[in-house]
This record gives sequence, C-alpha cells and structure tokens, in this order.
Amino acid sequence: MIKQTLLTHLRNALHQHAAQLNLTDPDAALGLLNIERPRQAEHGDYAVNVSPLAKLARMGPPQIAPIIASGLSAEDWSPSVIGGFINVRVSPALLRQALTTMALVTKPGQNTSLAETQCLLEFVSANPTGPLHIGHGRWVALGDSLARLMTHCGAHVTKEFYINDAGSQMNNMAQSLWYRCLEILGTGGKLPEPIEGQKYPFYPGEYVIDAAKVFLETHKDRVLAWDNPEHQAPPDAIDALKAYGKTVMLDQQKTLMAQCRLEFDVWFSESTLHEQGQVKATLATLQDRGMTYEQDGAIWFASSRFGDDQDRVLVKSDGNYTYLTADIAYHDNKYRRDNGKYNRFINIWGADHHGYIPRMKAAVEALGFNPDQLEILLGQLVNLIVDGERTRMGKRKKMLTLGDLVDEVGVDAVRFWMVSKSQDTALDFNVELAASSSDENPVFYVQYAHARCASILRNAFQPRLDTNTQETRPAILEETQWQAYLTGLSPDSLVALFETLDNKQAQAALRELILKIDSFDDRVPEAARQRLPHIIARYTMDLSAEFHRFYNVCRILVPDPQLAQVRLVVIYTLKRVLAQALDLLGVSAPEQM
RNA sequence: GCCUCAGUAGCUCAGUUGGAUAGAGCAACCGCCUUCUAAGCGGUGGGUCACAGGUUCGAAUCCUGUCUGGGGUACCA
Repeated sequence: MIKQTLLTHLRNALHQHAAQLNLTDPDAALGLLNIERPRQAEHGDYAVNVSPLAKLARMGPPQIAPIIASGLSAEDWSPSVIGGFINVRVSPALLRQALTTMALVTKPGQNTSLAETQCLLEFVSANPTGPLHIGHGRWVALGDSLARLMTHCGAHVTKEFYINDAGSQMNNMAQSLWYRCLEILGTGGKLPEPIEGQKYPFYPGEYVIDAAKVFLETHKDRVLAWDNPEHQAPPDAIDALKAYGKTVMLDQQKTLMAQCRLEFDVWFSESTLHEQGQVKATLATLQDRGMTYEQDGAIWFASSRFGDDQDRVLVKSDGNYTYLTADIAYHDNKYRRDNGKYNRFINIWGADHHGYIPRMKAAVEALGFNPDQLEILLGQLVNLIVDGERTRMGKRKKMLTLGDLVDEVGVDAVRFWMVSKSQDTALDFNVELAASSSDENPVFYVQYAHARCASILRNAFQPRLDTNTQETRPAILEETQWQAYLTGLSPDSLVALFETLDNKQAQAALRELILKIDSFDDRVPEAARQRLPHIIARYTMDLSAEFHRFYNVCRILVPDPQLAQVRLVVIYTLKRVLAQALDLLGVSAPEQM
C-alpha cells in the first residue's frame, strides 16, 4: 500500500513539474522511476532512483531529483535528496494506515494482477510404475505454490496431473510384476538379470514384490494357469497385471499427493487419448495441414519449420505412435478443452526435458494455436545429500522415495525446502538438515515466529501468575473488548503505537516490521508474475527476522491494556500475513511449538 | 560439437525492466534469559560477484569469448 501511495504522489509530482522536466508524457516517465529499499537504513524507508529519467528530461539526475522531491508532500514522506536519489521516510501516519489496511483486509496479498488468466497448470506428471521420487517433490512444491500464488492474484488455475499410462513402461511394469509373481510361487520363473551395456527394462524395486504378493492373494490360480515352461507372460496376463499395477501405483501416488496437501483438479490419463482416437485425430490434423511427410517407413513431423533443430518421428516404422504424438494430442486437447476456455498453459518439467521444448512449441504452432500461450517452466534437478554425500536418484535402484522423505522430515520441511531456492538452481536436499530442528533449518525459524505470535495473542486473554507475588492477575484484555476494538480499527486508534516508544532501537524495529508487512502486497504479484515462489519463501524468512528483532526490543503485553491493545494489532496483523504467506507455500502455520 | 542452467563470503543461497559503499542464513568469535516461547536477539571478522574483453554517465545484472560444474542432444517414455 505504501509503495502504491508513493507512486501516486510521484505521478502527481511528475505532472506538476512536467514542463520543468521536459516531459511530454509524465505517466511514461513514472514507469521509468525505480522504487526500492535503500541500501542503508539511515537513508530512509524507500528510495526513488531518478537516473533513468535523465535521457528523457535531458538533465542530470542530481538536477531532476530535487524537482520531483519538491512535489512530494513533505509531511507524508520527509524526502531528502542525495545525488540521483530521493530518499523518503514514511510518516507514522502512513505506517498506521498501512498496518490498518493489512489488519482489516480479507486476505492479505490478494490482488487482481492476473484476473484475465485462465491457466491450465500441469506438473508432477509421472508414470504409474512406481513410487514418486524426491525430485518429484520439487515439482509438487513448486507447482502447488505457483497455483496458490496465481490464484491469489485473481487467476483461475486448474491443476492437472498427466498420467503417462500408455507407453512401453507400463508393459515393463507388468512384466516385472509377472516375474515377481513367479518367484513368489516358486515356479522357476524369475526376473532376468541385467545385461552389461544394455538398458535394463525391468523394475527391480521392493515395491513390485509387495504389489505382486497382494495380487497373488486373489489371483494365485490364474497366474499358475498362465505360467508355461518358458515362463513367458501371455497377453491376458500382461493386460491384467498392467491394469492392476496401474491402479496400485496410481492410488499410492494420489495418497501421497494428499499427504503433501496437494489436490489436483484433474488426473488426465494418456491412454484415454489413444482409446478415444484423439491421437489419431490430432495426427490427421497435422497431416491435413501439410505438416508431415513419410520417410524410411515412418511418418515425420516437420518441426524444423518451426525452429526445432530436426524433424521428429510421429509414427514409427513399426506402426506405433511415439510418445511425442500422444503428447501433441494432449496439448491439442488442452487448447481445445472446454471450448478453448484456457489462455495460458504452464507445464513444469525437469531440466532433463529441456530439449523437448522446441518440438512441443512447434507442434502447438503447427496445429494453428498460439505457442506463446504455452509456457514451460524448467526446474533444475534435485540432488539428495545423505551422510554429506551427493547421491543420484534412479527410479529403478533402491532409493529414498518422496513418501519416505515426507514420513521422515514432514511435509512442511519438504515443501519449504523445495521452494526456498529458485528453480533455476540445482537443489541439494540434505535429509539430516531438513529433519533437524536446528538453526540451519529455516522452516522452524518461520513457524516459530508464527507460534510466538499465537502465543502472545493467547496470553493476552488469559489470567497470569505473577512470579514475584505468586498472585493470579486478571487477563490484560477481554477477548470481546479486543474484537470490538479490531472491528472499529482505524489509523487514528493506533496513534499510541509510535508515541509510546521512546527507545530508538524499538522505533526502528517497529518501522521495519510494518514496512515488511506492508510489502507483502508487492511480493505476491511479483512472485506470481515471475513464476518464482521462492520469493515468498524468502519473504517469510525476512518477515520472521523483523518480528524476532522487534519482539526483543519491545514488550507487547504491557500492564496498560490500552497500549497492549495497540501493540497487539501489530502481532495480530503480522500473524495473519505470515499465515497467508505460509499458506501460499502449502506450509502449515502452527499455533504453538 | 550443439543446446541449456549455474559459477557471488568457509558452506547454502538472495540480488529479474542495468543504479548509492554487493546482502541474508549457517559455520567461527564476543555478548544478552527474575518479565509475552533463548527453536530467539545484538555485535565482530569474512568478497578480484569464475576469467578476459565490449556496450555507457553507470555492469554481479546486457553482449562476445574462455574456463569449471549440472542437465540434454532417440523410430525411449
């Protein structure tokens, strides 16, 4: 709110002095002004850098700054000019107003910056062939936080999980189940050993054995009937095991997502695209539009016409579709879904799929859609640190799954850690650290701040024991009285806030805290626009730090109920903002720790 | 080879329309609990922003090249 107010004042100042500054379009000039926090606190609360205006105004920044500064109301801003910078100190009146606004607003940070956006957000998307691994945890945290953020900015977001249940991986899964069944039954069939230099197609994980055991509880006789001297699975067996495996794995994945506080709106099955002929239809569209050709017995997509480095196979020479073809059909479906309701398609992919982007964009364009609406967010991969050593994750080896990790360290730690760094950076997940309740774990720091606020609010309404006299003293505030005060809250009712702080340190801490609370409104649209949820994670840490600082220099629950009430507004507001910020990350805000 | 992400304090990282003397957490050292949660706070030390050029009033930020590390470069999914 403060930044917006400052912008309004600057706009007025620019209009007022347009002639003096040689400005033909003051509003355009406003967009050039940089507003930021000053490097050094003694300079002020906000700094306006006027240097970018120099060319437009044909004047030096040191000449421009005083002119604009003279147009700012000295009362609200107490501006001071240093070189090309106007440093302003926000008046207590404005700080009170900002605090009141944040205390009373329905949802802190909520805005309409993305009101026009109808977004189909696809993430996590995995094979139903086994447990999700730790890398998936990053997409869970990233995608869900992004959805929450964009929704908070007024966007309509549909969260979608694309189930890759159509490819050969499903067959490999079924084959693996088959061999495990035979092993358990002791018929002599067993999972083949890996062959040096060849990619191992089977899933050797323990979970396959577990699934096989359950399957045998009801299908033992059928498996025995299917078995044969060569121990090859007949097509019936493969079909049954495929369907069974898919159900089991998908159920596990859904349960895990719920554990992670992530609820997908749509679980979209790739195989339905095949079953309903959509893959065929999309291929026909591409052919009709002249985007394909035949060569070497295969059908190719001329993706290089749209910037891809080479053309791509759609139908293999054996007559099967490639994965790409189904994926194109999927995107065809997305663009057409609900009568073309969506105008933004965001996919979150691992960096290992980076090379896949040009062909997908090409496909969308070839189908006649706008490729700019398709936005692919790449996340760098996750390294797992165990005993101080980096380990690579492989789905087919014995590994720590996302489920194990969540059980081990809790959803909050996993989610916070996964979004605490920009997705452009490869992330090291240190299991010991995330599980520890130490200083090195930022989740606890933030949650502790929230719990402290909650504790102060509780204590305000409870009778307290005086440790000196051993007498029970009445509660400082009545809850009903507090509620009434909150309802009628106004900037004027907070006058005591600054006036009663004689200590310079406490005043500075309070000022910083309110400024930080207020800046939440700027952080949310910024994080959503840039698709960078880590901005919010960092914000929660900064905000918590400001709170802890303030807490150490200013007592809230003082004997004077009037004053306690006023200070409690800061705690109450802070708690709301902190809870809201954590909610945007999908992290819980505990009432006590 | 080509594409791509990264390289900032001992460690992990912020720094995104180019702007003031480059920031935070952890680790190290020194302090702070009779009072609202010390899972906290204050202070000190710590930097050739990988390297070299370029663009300009100004570069950690933009461009070119080099080096190092991650990922990719299928008629796999």
